[in-house]
Amino acid sequence: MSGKNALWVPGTDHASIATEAKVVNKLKEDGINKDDLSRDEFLKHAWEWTDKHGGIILNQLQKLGASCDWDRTCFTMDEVRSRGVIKSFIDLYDQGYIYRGIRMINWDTKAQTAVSDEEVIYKEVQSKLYYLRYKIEGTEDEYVTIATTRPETILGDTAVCVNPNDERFRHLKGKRVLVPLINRSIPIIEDEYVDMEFGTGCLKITPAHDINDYEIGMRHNLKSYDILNDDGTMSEAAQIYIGEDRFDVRKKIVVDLEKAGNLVKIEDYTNKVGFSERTDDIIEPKLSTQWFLKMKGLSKPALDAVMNDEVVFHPKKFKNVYRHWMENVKDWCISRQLWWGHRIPVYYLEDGSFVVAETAEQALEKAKEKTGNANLTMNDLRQDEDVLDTWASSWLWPITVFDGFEDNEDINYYYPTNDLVTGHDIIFFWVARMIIAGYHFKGKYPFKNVYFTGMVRDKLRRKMSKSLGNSPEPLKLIKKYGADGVRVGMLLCSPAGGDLLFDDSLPEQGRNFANKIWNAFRLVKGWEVSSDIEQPESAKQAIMWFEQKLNQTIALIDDHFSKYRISDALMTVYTTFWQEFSSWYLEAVKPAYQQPLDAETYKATVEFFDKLLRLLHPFMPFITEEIWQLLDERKEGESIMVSDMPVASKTNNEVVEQFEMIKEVVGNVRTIRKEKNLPMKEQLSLSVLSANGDYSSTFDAVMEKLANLKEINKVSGKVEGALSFMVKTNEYFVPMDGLVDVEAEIKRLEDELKYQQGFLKSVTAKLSNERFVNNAPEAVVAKERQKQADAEAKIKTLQASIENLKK
RNA sequence: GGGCGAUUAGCUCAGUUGGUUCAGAGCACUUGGUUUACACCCAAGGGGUCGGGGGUUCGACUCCCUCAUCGCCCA
Repeated sequence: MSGKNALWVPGTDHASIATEAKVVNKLKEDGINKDDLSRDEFLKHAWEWTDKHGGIILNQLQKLGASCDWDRTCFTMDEVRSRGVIKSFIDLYDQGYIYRGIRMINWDTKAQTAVSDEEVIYKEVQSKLYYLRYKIEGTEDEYVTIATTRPETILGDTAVCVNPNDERFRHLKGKRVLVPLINRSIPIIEDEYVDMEFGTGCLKITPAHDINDYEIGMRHNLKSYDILNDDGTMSEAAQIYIGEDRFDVRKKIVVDLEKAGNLVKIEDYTNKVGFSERTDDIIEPKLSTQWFLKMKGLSKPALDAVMNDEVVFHPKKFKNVYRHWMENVKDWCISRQLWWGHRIPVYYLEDGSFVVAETAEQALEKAKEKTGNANLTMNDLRQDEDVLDTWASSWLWPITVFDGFEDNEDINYYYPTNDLVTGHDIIFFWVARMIIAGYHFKGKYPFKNVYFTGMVRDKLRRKMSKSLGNSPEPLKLIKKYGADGVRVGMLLCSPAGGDLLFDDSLPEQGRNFANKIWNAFRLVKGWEVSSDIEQPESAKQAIMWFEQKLNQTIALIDDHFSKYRISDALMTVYTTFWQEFSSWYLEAVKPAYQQPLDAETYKATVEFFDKLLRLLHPFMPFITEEIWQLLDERKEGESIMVSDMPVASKTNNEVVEQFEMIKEVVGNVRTIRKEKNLPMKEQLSLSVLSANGDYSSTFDAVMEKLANLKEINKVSGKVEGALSFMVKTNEYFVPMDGLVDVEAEIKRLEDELKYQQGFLKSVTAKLSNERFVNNAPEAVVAKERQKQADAEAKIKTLQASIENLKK
């Protein structure tokens, strides 16, 4: 509508862990065990599942009227995107950013895969702190006591650690203790990591199952026993309870420890435990061989770009969150022990060495080259069984949607893109990594702006979740309130980066607005138009005003859009349509019952309506198109979608301000009607007393119509037996034929006088403050002087009126 | 434990570089309304010491400090 080549590429990712888990479950229901399937057979099921469910979100977007280029719909696992992922892997490997190594990773025992740090959700849980005593080797009954929340892990202990500054344990230096139940002899070591205040001040060290213990183990050259199998049962290394589940063992071992005399006490304890984002399994820190991406150097340009606003965050407050993460970024574990995903393009030889290549054929070539053995065959190569983290494909999105690892017109034209719209919950998962990838692979940011939408929550501020069942079903909402209603309702109260507490009243408000637009259309379309009648003065004036009001609105909307204040832009057009257009303008031009409307006014009204529809179209695509087509003759194929967005011309502010006064006068007259029980139908007279004789009658005709006046008299003195009110410095009188309650009127005027006097006092105080007059900008001072003059005039008028009434 | 952010009307939130007696919007509420576009409506209204305290300034919802409460992120 603004003449830009606007492209919104729709697409979905393959959500590897979540999808694989769903497919495994579904297979289980069908009596099929994943392990009994070949990789290819399993993938067939996964594709079937994806075909069935992957389109749901796109369908919802379509129903919502999202203006995407649907022909370009992408999927992270489709051919083009996959090619890009593999290429990027090879590129990063060749440049030394990707490495394979044994590291402490987060292990999901349900999905039986590693997950990244970002996929671990820490939750507070009520647990127990177990105090256990370890016998000191070579003594009869000397012990040290440690505290742990995970007693089963003692089977993997390889040391007990105390703080070297801890006087209490001086005597233990160089001694050894025995691990309860299995009587393994382990050393007592010293490390400043130990918090002397916590527990007993003695810490058991299990390098294989805790990240901190792992680091201490590295520092002290400790052995490490991995006592857990991948499925969370105890391994042979545990020596006892082999094959039993970790949580069953926790219960059992406490009983056994008590029997053996090693249990000192149990305390209630609240601690944070990591859960898998996808399976909700309790994450096990585990030593494992995985693929990693070095992040530090790679992320530097991306950090700088956001900090210096080369990439602009809306709202800005997320810059800090971003910086904090980027400055502490750790290497990214990108391998997953799954089948659903991009298989890692690494091919191993018999001897464990490997080559990295796009295809098996290329791998074979590389392998021959590497080994100097020309007789190698495919059978000598074994591709890595693992796949890549889903985000390792999503992070390339701004590039791969344009097939950007190949040179082509699209990527050159569209990259870098303008705006990313997303939720702040994936600022690390996605946003940060896309920026990193953009700079690395394209040498330039992937998008200029990041707009963080509001996050929809329920009324209790809880996130929408399937398990809570608190998420409204989009298609149902659309059915009930209309797509436009849902869009408007949600967007009206959804500032960037804030929370949006969902309630049915939201889409309801949107629906009501759509209804209002429709009714306004019915009114306009229902008028009988006659070119024989003359245009009433009131209509002429209303048109003159609304033209300027609309100009002002357009300028304001433009300003909001330029600042990414989407809700404000919508609210502006919302109130303009409802308040200004429907309640003021249409009422002002509306002909009397069953009377025709003059052609000129009709034409202007349709033009205004047309412009308003176009301003509304980005927010309400369906109703605006429908009405736009019916509002006027349209050519074949014409659509509001590609009509011109109205452009603001210079606003005559004086006209707008004058009309605001008219509104105030009309409002005052209506109040008088209500207070005095004067029916709307009864015509009233209005007299105006202008303090300095500069009363403008520009909008008198409109005023007469809207307040239902039979006349407006300019007077030069107070009107007796009338109710009065002031707007700016003008005084207005509505004659009452003796209906005036003098006492009440005096009281009202005195209240007003009191207020004005207080006001004048504050303004005068300000103006008599030399420092204010000297320091404040001239415009501010001038304004204050104007206020002072107005207040003085008003006070004079009020005093005179009161005197008059008291006579 | 570390960091970030919030606290404005009954509710959800604006308040755009400190400057109208400025405290605003929507919803909700009250009152009145069968004016044939709309009761999913119209009109009029009530309602907030801008979390507490202190400071800077001629001037603070806005800047600084502090306390309280809440939320989020990270360990």
